[in-house]
Parts: sequence; C-alpha cells; structure tokens
Amino acid sequence: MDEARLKYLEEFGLMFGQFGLPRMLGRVLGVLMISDPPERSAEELAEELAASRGSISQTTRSLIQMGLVQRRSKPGERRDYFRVKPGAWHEIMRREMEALGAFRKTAERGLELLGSEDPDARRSLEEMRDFYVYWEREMPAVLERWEKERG
Amino acid sequence: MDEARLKYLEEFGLMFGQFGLPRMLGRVLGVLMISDPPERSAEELAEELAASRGSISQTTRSLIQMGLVQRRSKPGERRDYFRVKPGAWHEIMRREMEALGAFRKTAERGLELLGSEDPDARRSLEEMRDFYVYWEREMPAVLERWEKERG
DNA sequence: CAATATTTTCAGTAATTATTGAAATATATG
DNA sequence: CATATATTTCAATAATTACTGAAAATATTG
Repeated sequence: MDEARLKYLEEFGLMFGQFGLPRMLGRVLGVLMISDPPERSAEELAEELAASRGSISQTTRSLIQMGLVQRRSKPGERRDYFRVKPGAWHEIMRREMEALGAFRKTAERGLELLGSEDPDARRSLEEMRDFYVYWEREMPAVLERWEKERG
Repeated sequence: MDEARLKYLEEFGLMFGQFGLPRMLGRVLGVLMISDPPERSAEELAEELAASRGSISQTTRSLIQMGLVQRRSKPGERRDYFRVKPGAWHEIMRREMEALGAFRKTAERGLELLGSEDPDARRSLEEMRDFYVYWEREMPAVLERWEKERG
C-alpha cells in the first residue's frame, strides 16, 4: 500500500475518533472502502494496517455488529472476507437518529425529578425535550426518502 | 443535592460519554439544566460535583466554546455565573450537521485517490459521498423549521 | 495600588480505553 | 480423525484522555 493511501486511512481513523469510536474501526472501514477488489481477509487487513490479528478480529466483529460490514466465506477457502455493506452510511445515520430517543427520555426524566419546581428551572429541560420530540418526528421521513431514491 | 439528582447527573455524564465527549461536560451541563435558579458559580459547580476548580474551569470553557453555556457576571460581584444558553440543543445538532461536510470531503478525497480504478472499488466511496451530499442538502431545512416554530 | 477574591493554566497523576500476542477454540481438508 | 489453517478470547501492556491541585494570572474592591 502506498503512502498516500496509508495517510488516507489515518484520516479515516481520526474521523471516527472524533466521533468517540476507536480509530481502528475507522481504519479498517477505510481499507475496505478503498479496496480493489472490495473485499479483504482478516490477514490482509492486519498486514495492511500493521495491526494484530486480535485487534482486527475485535474490530471486524464491531463493524459487523454495527451493520457496516459483511463477512463472506467462499467455498474451498478457509479464510473469511470482509466488505463494506451497501447502505453502511445510511445505517450509521439511522443509529444516530435512534439515539435521539435517549436524549428525549433523559429530558423527560429530569422534568419528573424537578416536579412542580419554579418554571424557570424547568425551562431548559422543556426546551430539550421539545427539541428532540421534533427531531424524532422529522428524521424518519428524510431517511426514508433517501432509501426510496437510492436504496 | 439529593441522591436522585446526583444519579441523574451521572446519567447526563454517561450520555455525553457515549458521544465521545468528557463526562464532566455532561455533568456540568446537567447541573445547569436542573438548577433552580438556573445559574451557578464555578465554586458551586465544583462543590456540587465534587470536582476540582481546574476541571470546572476547563469544562465551562469548553461548554461556552461549544455554544451551549453562557457566562454572566453581575455588578458588585466578583464571581461569574454560568447558565444554559437558550437553543443549546439546537446548537449541538447544528454542529453535528456541519460535521457532515467533513464526511463528504473525506469521501471525495478517497475518490481522487482511487482515480479511474475499477468502478467496483469506487462504489462504496461514491455511495458515501452521495449520501452526505443528500444530508447536507436536507438538514438545513429541518433545522430552520425548528427555529421558525420555536426560536 | 495594596489586598482580596476569582479564574486559568499546566505539569503530574489517575483513570480509562485500545491494542497486542499467545493460548484456546473452531473450521476445513485430505 | 489427524493435520493444517483461521479466528476468537482475554490477560497484560501501551497509549490516550481526563482530572487534580498548586502556582500564576486576572479582576475587583476600598
């Protein structure tokens, strides 16, 4: 792998890092995104990223669990191959949107906690709740439209 | 502060942690969200969260920088007070949406890197780029509608 | 401008999280 | 079913990130 590509993978890793996810997750997804052919074995991933087998195993498992990567096996071959799952980025977004519900619920729990305290004290939590209620209502349509146009 | 509230703040902290942000950020924002009156001095924050002054200073700075919290001073008082900025959650979302541009650019950079390689190899990056182009186009309208209805 | 109160900075430390590598487990082949 | 190959698990370690606390800087009062 040439230097430009390694640098690109590091960028991919950092992008995921900013997100609070392990860099290795981004690096592995990055390799798969630029692979030609578009699939790689665990061994190839380990070699290209100078990472341990264990780390690749853990990372591919996470990526599969997150719905971003597919594992494939071929008849007559022992090793498995990994490839980016079509719709991976949509899936990332879909999961983020699911997380909105957690924010709304946290706001609601806070309002219960405050009870009938001074309305001033409740205002921030009410705004938070209303905001996430709004987004939970709006997001599905945007996601669905993408799926209809492209999925 | 009673136990139920401390537990709630810890929850707030964990919610931010999932996001890849320091828990302390969530805890401090949490205190301010449930404060009555809705503002607190650095000293009060440090005491309520059993955290160091330095940590509170760093955290309030971050929260202000992120556009989530306001610093206020009062005439005749030396200490500053902090309160949740109205529209804080909208601001969080707005920043996330800005980050979409970085994803699109990363995809574009990858496509440059691949050049005219096998279309199969380019497919994942093209899908990534198209996806983020779509979201960059769609999100602003949703954000603006909230502002119009509520801001 | 001296005295006091408050905030910030930052080096050191603590806590957390990511990664390795070797052993254990699983899977495919002849 | 023995052998070879591939993958997973997990304890140990490395790397990173968060937090403290004391010293320095800043701001306010009389």
